Amino acid sequence: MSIDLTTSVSARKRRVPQQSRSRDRVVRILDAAALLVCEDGVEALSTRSIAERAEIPVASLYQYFADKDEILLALVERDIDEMDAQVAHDVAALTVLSVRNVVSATMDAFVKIYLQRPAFVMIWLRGRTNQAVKEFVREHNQQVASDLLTTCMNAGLIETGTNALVAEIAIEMGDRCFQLAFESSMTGEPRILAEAKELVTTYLERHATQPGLEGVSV
Amino acid sequence: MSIDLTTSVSARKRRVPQQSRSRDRVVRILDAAALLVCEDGVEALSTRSIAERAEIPVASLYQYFADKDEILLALVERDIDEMDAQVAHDVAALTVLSVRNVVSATMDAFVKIYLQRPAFVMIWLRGRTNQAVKEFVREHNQQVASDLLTTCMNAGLIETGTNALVAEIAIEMGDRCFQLAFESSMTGEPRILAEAKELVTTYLERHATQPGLEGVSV
Amino acid sequence: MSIDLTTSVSARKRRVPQQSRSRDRVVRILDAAALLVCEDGVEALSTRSIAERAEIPVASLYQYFADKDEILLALVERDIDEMDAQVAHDVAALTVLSVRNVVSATMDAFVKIYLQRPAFVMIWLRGRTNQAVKEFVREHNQQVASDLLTTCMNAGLIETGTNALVAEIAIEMGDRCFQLAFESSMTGEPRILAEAKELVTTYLERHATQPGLEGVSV
Amino acid sequence: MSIDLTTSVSARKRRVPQQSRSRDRVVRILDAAALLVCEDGVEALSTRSIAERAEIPVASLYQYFADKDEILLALVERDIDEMDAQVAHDVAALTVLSVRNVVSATMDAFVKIYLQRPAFVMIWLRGRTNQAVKEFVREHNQQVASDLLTTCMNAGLIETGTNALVAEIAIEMGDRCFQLAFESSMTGEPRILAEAKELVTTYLERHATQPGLEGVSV
DNA sequence: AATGAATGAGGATTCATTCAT
DNA sequence: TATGAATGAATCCTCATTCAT
Repeated sequence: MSIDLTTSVSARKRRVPQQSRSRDRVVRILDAAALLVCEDGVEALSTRSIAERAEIPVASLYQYFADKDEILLALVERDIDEMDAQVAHDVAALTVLSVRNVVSATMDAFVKIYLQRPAFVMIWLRGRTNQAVKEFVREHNQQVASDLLTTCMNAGLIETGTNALVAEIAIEMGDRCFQLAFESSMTGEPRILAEAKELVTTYLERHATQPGLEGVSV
Repeated sequence: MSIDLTTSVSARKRRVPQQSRSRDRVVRILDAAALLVCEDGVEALSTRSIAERAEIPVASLYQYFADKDEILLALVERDIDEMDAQVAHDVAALTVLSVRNVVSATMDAFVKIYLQRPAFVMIWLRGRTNQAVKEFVREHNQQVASDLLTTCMNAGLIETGTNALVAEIAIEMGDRCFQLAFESSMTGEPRILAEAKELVTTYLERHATQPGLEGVSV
Repeated sequence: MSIDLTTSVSARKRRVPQQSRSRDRVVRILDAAALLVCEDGVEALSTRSIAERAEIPVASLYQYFADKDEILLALVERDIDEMDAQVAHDVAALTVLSVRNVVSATMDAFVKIYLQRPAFVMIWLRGRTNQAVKEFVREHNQQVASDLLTTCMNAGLIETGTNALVAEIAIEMGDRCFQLAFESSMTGEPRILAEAKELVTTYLERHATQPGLEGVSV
Repeated sequence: MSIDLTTSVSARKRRVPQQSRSRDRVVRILDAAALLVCEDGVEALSTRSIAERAEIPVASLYQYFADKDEILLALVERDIDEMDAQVAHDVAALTVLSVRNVVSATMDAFVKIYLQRPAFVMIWLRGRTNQAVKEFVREHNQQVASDLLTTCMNAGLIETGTNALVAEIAIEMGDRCFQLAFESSMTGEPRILAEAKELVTTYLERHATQPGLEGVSV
């Protein structure tokens, strides 16, 4: 997980001026980019507009990022780290483990972050223009799928030997449902979100063990 | 369904020179655009590049299309019309109707077209940048969903009163699976395609009637 | 004075179909141009927009006019002919001749036409873009100046031997006042119009004879 | 009055390279634009032609000016500032104040600048196409009118309470005379210039006080 | 006489990136 | 490290005019 660069944290300490300065600016850039994405969409993002919003010279962007794409990528990365933490936390907090519960907790965690991070919704769910972002997302989805599968297998919820592809498809389906749900509303269409859980759960339960279906107290 | 403007067809008759000329050029433009999209992605499409490829002046593009977006849209439309025809044909050819069979026939029809039309894969499955295309796709998906639902209900495969949303989600899930399947391979990853059918079928069968599950001869 | 091509007149007779057809179209073109000029200004005039408005093909414009400029010119010419007629009529109708009266009648005649022909106001008073129009206007102004001077001299209102330049300047001043008066209002700012008459009259009266100042019954 | 950016001045000092460089280029752009306007008229002005003449890339124009109109505007502004200074200086230098003298000094000052700045003649007097320039000119004329009136009233040359419109019309008439005088000759037709003074003076003297007519030593 | 089709030339503006300082 | 300035390359699109038919 990458260094946390949220505004609040970066402001905490001022001991190492050089680094702090740099950190501040990176945060400023990312925040500016996030804002712009929310306002005008991913495509409207330009180095100039980011620089203006962040109140730093355009040329200075290139001190911290190799090119424009990297900014978008960093933005996504920052939010994804948060999301991963949320998922880990919420799944760990479950008292009864079942395929349904794990799926539900995971998807709820995703939604929580979406609600907190509108820029993320814009980039991730609405406009996946950028190739770098696309690849990053795909990779991350695979990671989440793998984690989910491991968790479920370790807990004996899913049959060992279940193909990794199944988990991947499950994640991708969840992802697409989110896309649908957030297409029209920034808060996510509830009926679609409900169906999404059902769909993913049903799909995964084809490979569930008996405990995976019924639930196990932990 | 709009006038067929595929290369092959336009070459058939040469009786009316005026019209043929115009048609040829439209086809040339669309073919050029298709090629470019396949080579460099949707974003690389520019009026200049299309014109160069089609070997006509840029200004002439505007004889046939109001603006750039219209070209992309026409490209998509051309392929979608073909796809719709394929779906209609293949579903009509079924001798045993069941949710599974209708889903299977529909998805196979989609795949057939994807294989014939790589540009379509690039635009439709890989890069949905363009707003006009996006809306067109979304609308078309809803149309397909509605058709599918109607077909199934009329044939008594799915319970009357099933929410339209269910069909829409089913279609979107199929669509996303196609995206996944064609992400890495232009011929579609077979395992993913197989899982896709399973997933969509399973999801829809939650609303199936007994005949819908077991099949009805026609 | 050129052939009258106003709508009403051209519609009167239909005996010579070929010519009528041609006349109709010329009128249609000029009317279309006039409309467009009123709506969007002289600069917005384009062959395409004229053709669209006149509901004839763009290429057909070139049957009647050598190029775009000629259309504008013809438009101006049409209105100017009307204006000349008005001036001639109104000055001839005066029962008491004096410099002041002649100036007043002339300027009133101009205003009458301006009110009837908004396109004329747009081209002549607001945007003198076109070189051809500019020259035409300048020439016409000189003609009007010459006519005015001749009239006044013949009637003994102005000293013989008065330089033609004086009349020209007087006309140009009137013209500029009209520009000012019609800048903000399509009906002409009354206060400016009043001052204009005073200004031109005063200026010309420097060369007036006693009868020219006091008036002569006719 | 804005910073003086005439070629001569910018070349004076070379101490601050950065600024000088930028100034040079702005001057180069304005000079190029001035030349082009003189050669081909205001309408022939294009970003491309300016850039070519100034021997800088088109894109660089946008470093100094927001858009094309701003260039024309800056050009006019540069000359107007000079003209205002000239007027202020020459009127202040009068030893005998009268309406006639003030008018004469003002008009002479205008002519001086016209002679020095042919581009100004082209834009200001010959082709007032551009909306921005038009408005700028109109506003400036009003300012000059207001200044003139104030000067005359303060000096007791014109009756207090004289309508501002009178001064405005006077200025516009002078302006139009200049247009006439410079239409055919870049040095101004002397006879027209002489008549212009007479005309404006006569018009204004209608509102003059006794001292305004006779002159006051200062 | 009439015109659909075609187009060369040009329009203004934006952009991501580099580089000298 | 920081940045003002600079720019090559590209963007989409419009226009007046011509010409084959």
